[in-house]
Amino acid sequence: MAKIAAVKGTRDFYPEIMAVRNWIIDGWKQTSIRNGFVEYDSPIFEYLELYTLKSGDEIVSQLFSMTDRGGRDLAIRPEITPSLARMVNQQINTLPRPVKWFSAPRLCRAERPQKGRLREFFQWNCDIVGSESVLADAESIYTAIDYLRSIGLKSTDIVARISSRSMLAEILLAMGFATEDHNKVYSLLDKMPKVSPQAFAEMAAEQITESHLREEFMKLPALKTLADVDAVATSEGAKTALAELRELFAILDSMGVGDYCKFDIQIVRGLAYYTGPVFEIFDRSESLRAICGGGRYDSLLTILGGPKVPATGFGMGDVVLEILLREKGLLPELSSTIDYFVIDAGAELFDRTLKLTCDIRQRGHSASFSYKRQNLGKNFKLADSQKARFAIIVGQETIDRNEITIKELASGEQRVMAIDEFLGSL
RNA sequence: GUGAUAGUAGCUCAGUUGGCUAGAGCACCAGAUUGUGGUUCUGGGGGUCGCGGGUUCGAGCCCCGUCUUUCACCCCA
Repeated sequence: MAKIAAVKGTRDFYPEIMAVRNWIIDGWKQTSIRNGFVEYDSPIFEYLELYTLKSGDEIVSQLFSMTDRGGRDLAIRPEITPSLARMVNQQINTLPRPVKWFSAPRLCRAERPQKGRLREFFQWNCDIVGSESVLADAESIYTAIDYLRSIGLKSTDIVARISSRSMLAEILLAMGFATEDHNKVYSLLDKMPKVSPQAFAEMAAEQITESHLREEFMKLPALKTLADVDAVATSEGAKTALAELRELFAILDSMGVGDYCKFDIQIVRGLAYYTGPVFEIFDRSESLRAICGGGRYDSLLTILGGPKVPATGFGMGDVVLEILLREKGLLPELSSTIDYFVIDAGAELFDRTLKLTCDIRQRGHSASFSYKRQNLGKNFKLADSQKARFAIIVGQETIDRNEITIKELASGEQRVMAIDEFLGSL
């Protein structure tokens, strides 16, 4: 038999790692619920077309696709937003708005694995559909920060960099950039933090051939605050978008997470479908890729032939998050334990041991016992290795009086107790 | 898709210019121990040195290929 390893870019979740995964996902769920989101899920595979409609045919090389026996082209979901759009679209006229839905799906992408990026991972998604209010954007960003704050990340550890796709577009128009050239500018801005100033200038020179436009473009990185933006927001549209972004920051401030938020014109979120405020959350040391990203996407349903419905939301993957928490020492001790380990002092007492174990389990506490006949010392070792809180000894002298000995393993203290009294206390 | 990096026991790693039957610590199993655990002592199992080919009298070590890891680029929903 050949040894078969785990597939490239996947992880085996041994119990210790599984505990971490559950802890992360439980935190996501609790945060979602306390912020008013309800959970949904979708199939793990969809028609391939659901993804090509949104992202074009290039996406096919970046996802796992297959043809089923009926000749259907399918793909394992690389993201859940298209599924969300499909589900919302199907019930668009009956769902009370705003729809506030969350999910923590398992996703697969056929990319080269590297730090913070695997081929299979979990991603928390929160989306608010049916509201164009900036309050929805604020609540989306707040929810992401709420979770990160709740697990111990301070505003000195992480930062939400926020900008607005619509504001940037309006500014570019005011500067003289035609709409079809905007994507080029977005790409350049996105690259800027990764390259040297000289390399950046060269890239800009290559991409933007008209010198007056290039001159305008080079003003963008200097816009560090919204006050700076004021000077270039000359058009009516730009002023409106700027006012919206100001409002967003004011709301986040009122919600108590202003320290975590910073305007950053470089945040453009790739070339995706974003139409309004956009944000990404990074660790302050900037040694990792983004922990979280999201924004407003008001046109997604139209891709599926649905009506134009406003929407905003974010996604947060488990991979980068776990790396950061490990670096910061914020992962809790999550050793699995059992409540009681029941030990008998002889084979003739085993029936009572078995019954007692099951009585404890019936009352909702975890209990275990040894499969092997062995002396007390071995049994205690076993209890210890299973991280039992208490050992219970079923001994001949005590059992005759319907009593058992209960020992707390951490302190070593033990006492004799009537079985009925013990079970009654559970 | 491009470029680098590494791969020896479950884990972390030694392994001499190529030379006896490939080692250590931890972990695991058992015994010391027939009414009390964590420490200790003794013993044991576990390896096609990632895989395939080549060079050589001889390869864990050198060469080629391949798979996987890690990192960066591309991309990033």
